Amino acid sequence: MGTRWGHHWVTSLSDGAPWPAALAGGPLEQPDVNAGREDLQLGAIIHHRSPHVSHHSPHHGELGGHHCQDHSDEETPTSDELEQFAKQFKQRRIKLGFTQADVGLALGTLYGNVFSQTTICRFEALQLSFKNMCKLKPLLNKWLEEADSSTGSPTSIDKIAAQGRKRKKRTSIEVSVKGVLETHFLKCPKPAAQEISSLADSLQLEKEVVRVWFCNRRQKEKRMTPPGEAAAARCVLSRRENGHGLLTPPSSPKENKKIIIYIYNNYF
DNA sequence: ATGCATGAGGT
DNA sequence: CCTCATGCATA
Repeated sequence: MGTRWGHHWVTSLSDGAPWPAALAGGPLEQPDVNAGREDLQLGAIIHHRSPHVSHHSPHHGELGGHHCQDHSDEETPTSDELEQFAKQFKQRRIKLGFTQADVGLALGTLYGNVFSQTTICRFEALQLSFKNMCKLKPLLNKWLEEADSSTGSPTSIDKIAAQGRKRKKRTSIEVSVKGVLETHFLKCPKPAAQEISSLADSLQLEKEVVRVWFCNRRQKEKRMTPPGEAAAARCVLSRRENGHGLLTPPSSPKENKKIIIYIYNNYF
């Protein structure tokens, strides 16, 4: 059956809990020192990104009818500011009695851009890319003002109809298999097409599934609060192998600091 | 809250 | 094929 996404192919099995730490089991979490002068010498070893990126999304908008950036505080926020905002946002959102889904829907009636519960959740948890966080912050900030100012005006709107595209049944990858994938990722985050093929073959998974797994894994690494342990482990690994210990992919802003501290405290 | 997926835009 | 923003479906 060389068909598209029929019905079967549901690699179901246990998936539940997130795979148990592949390497060490260090809980990371640093008492988050005052984000300030942690740029010790190590900062020179690892590519550090300053909070001064003022890029504009290539397109998108339609938020009000006008164009050209202008008024409103449009200064690129720092990682810390975003973190602070996210926390505050969640706190207020809950006090106002709204769910993440409510907010997502409200943004739709408010600006025409509807968002899912997932996105709001990820924003609050800082699980989006730095750039993505910056883009959403203004919208959520606006909603927040709108929310607690207009006391009790549940502007109910209708939700947009669903689409028709049939979605492939979510593949459930066994925990042990995930462990294998993770191990490969640590060695090579970006395997070539052929490597993916053989890997998929040995794991008895569709090539496409493996390819997507790596894509998603890479994205995860670029979030504001990425899996630190893995990143740290990779750094230490490469240090042992080629004596450099450089973080392969350019990590997100605040991530570096945490990883540096983590590595510094646990491996040197 | 998160895992796997889709699609648009780039190389 | 990749990255990125996003979300359905599910744990």
